[in-house]
Amino acid sequence: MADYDFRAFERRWQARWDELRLFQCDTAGAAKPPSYCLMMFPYPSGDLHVGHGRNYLIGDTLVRHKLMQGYEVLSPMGWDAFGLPAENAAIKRNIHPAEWTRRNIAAMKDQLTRWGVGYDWRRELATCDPGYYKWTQWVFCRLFDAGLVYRKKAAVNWCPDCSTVLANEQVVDGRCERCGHEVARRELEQWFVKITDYAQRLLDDLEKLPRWPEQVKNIQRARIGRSQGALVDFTVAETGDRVTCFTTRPDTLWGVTYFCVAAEHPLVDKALERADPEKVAELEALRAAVKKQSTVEREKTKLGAHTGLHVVNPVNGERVPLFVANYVLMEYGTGAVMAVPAHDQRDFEFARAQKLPIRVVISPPGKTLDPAAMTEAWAEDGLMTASGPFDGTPTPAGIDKVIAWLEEKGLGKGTVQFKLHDWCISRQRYWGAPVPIVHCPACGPVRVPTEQLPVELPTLEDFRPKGRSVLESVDSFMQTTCPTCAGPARRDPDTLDTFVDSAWYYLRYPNPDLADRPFDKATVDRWLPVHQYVGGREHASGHLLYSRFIVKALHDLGELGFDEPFGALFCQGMIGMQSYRCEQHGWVSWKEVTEREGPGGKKEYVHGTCPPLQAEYFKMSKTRLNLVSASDMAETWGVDVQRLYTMAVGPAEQDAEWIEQGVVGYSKFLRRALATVEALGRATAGAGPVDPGALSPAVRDVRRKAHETIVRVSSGLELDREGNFGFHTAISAMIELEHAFPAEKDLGDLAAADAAGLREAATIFVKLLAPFAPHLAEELWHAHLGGQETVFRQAWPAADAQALVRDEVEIAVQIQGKPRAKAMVPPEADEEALRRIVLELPRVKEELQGKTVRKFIVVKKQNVNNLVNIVAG
RNA sequence: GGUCCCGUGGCGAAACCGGCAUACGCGGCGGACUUAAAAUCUGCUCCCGAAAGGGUCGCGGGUUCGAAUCCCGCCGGGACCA
Repeated sequence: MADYDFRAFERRWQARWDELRLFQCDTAGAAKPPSYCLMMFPYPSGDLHVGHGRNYLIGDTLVRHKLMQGYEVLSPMGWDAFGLPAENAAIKRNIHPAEWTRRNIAAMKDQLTRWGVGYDWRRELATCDPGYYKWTQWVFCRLFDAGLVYRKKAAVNWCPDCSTVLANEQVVDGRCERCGHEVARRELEQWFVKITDYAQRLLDDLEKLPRWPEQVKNIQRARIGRSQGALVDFTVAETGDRVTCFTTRPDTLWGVTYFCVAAEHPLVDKALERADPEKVAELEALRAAVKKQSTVEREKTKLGAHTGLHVVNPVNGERVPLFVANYVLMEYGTGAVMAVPAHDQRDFEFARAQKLPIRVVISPPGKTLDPAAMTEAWAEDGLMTASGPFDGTPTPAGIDKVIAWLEEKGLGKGTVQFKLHDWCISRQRYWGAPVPIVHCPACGPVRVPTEQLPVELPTLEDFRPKGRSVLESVDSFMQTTCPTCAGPARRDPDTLDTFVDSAWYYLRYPNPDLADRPFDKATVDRWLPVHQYVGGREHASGHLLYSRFIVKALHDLGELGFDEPFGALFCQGMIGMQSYRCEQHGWVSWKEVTEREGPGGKKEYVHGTCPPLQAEYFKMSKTRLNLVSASDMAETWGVDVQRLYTMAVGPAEQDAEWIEQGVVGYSKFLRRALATVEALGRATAGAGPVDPGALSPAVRDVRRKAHETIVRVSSGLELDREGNFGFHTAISAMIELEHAFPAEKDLGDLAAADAAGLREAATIFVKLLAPFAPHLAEELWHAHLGGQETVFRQAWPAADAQALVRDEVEIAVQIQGKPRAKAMVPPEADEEALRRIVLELPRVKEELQGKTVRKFIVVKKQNVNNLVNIVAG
């Protein structure tokens, strides 16, 4: 028996695939149908562990399958190489981000190659390459020219200690993640993209994406946050100013007992002008406190103060107090809300805290609410009450009626609001694409002409943040001339959000070498929408939404013929592993932990002489020491075993736990596969074509199993109704097929017909295995089945309907729905025939003693008898 | 708090659109080869029962000839929004 000597053949086949240019795509070729299979490009962070493998291995399996199906496959890879982590890591290690990124890319590329993952590397791109970000800047300019980009003041998280702007995820409990200093909010002029113009389409077009996971679409729906309601005009009693609020429940207008504005609302300034010193101090203090709070905190705590002003409710002329409240956000709606504590939970809590009155205007069915006794708001349906002309109107109808009434009286109007904000794309950091704008004292902000792009990022020795934007202190960069009037001007000191880089990269891969355009319309129209996109669920509301927006905007500008980037999306679950914590040593590597039975038969984990460890499942991470190195895996087991285990560890869309022991089963399987195919190959050498009629029953069974396996593996490689793949069940099916092959000792003297049947089955097995364990399959194909060139240019096997037919099938016999017996019957026997067989079974006769058969139900599965149920009484 | 998703052996999990629950793998137990081993081969492994047989898909109800699957309620877990 041959050894499973993976070291001997892995590199050899990888080199051969390279020679054959297996993964090089001819995007202009029209001979084969196109298939664009894309994995989300990674941030180049350096070392890869087996948890990272899932994304690439799923993609590679799909790519190899598509190749065998005869598609012209586009499988590119690149690097999302700009961004904070590179900058921070570079500062920490005192190395330039460009250099750090370059090294990481080299390491990751090497690792991917060792995994046997195939890409058309001629199309590789890195977002930090000027040849790429030139076109990122071009995208910005197109949006700018189209009036989709504007400038406004917006708050950023500012760490006074680090003198830098922090991203939201760098703020933990209101403090800087690095130094722990309290984070301040600072107002800066920044660039925004009008993604809100597209909110409705981004929402509606989700319907056009049946091959996206429902969960991801739900996240996008929530992020877009469409709500229908009304804008209602109130008047400030003391000043006569009009103040408009947005409400989803205009039917509760008669229950307004106070009114709130956001701390940043201009009315607060008006109030300050009129307030006495004590009030001014109170309001200023509140404003300062609210300013420091994050959005989440503002929702949780209920801070507020009376402004001293009042507003008049347009529906009944009532004067109610005007408050400043932290739970009202300036960014949402109009920054002003009418408060109906009886029917809105947040208003209710605020009213209780501020001892404000509560008035019931919606009566729950069959109940009367007593404001004094209420413990929470009644936000559900009911009948309108104490609401003037609308008393007795039921809830959903009341909303529309009140809107119509408000419009008629000129007091307000129906409207739609979105939670989605415009997209802030300015970053005050170094490691990003410069915003291609020149600020001219005479002409204002002018975008850089296309022929002057890229605006190159200067190479800096010291790129640590030390004030506002990093680039602002670089005179050689900042000083320029105005493209319009040629007068002296200054560049925009900010860099673009990395989400801009990644929002269009998939348009570059089909035509990576174009020098005068980012992409060629005809080419991308042919290759996109991407046929299968694969990546992490964490990008559901960021990257995926921005990409959809960019494609729609470019479509509307005539640059693209399609308006959704990704036709099918699959989000793989993360791989985690048990991690261990020791009271004395902190996190302990799983390699140093042994398992034993503790008191009460419970498992205990021990590390040296320390007390038993805490064990908990986490996603793989360096800090928790629960990662499995990809190179260790490859050394010990071989790459194909790692690939197979990764694909088999559980349903690909779910998170899975890496259990080192679990690898064994798949290693055994591949070793058996090698031995089996070797033996079959030798015993069937020289066999001719299959004559199905001449096969022995045993070989016919094996052949049928092989064809059944084609069906099972093929369907595992396609998205099912729920939008999931079935890689793990496909692998189970292949293991079953391997078990079905005859043992080597029974291959002694095969009849010629049986040899042909077995050779066909073995060939099917190797082809089905190829996308999952490509190195071994290629080895088997060449060394034991006499294959030429590469197995990946062989046609994917098709199941022969004739081979699937059985002479007899086992059916279950139920009595009153309970399984009671089994019977062998012809697969397509009719009810009469089945009655004859089934009613004669001893067990059935016994059960039916003294009863008459009332119903005889025959169940077929794919036209084959599967079960009968006898109802008797 | 709201919305959505999920609960199946000791474990990861199968079960196609309402039709034989537990495929495949791990772990466990037994056997073989071996001086010895195991990351080898092989048999058994949901529960009760000696067996015949009976029971079982978080818990309780319902619909149906028939429910892991559909509906209602409860308990437990997760995701997203707040």
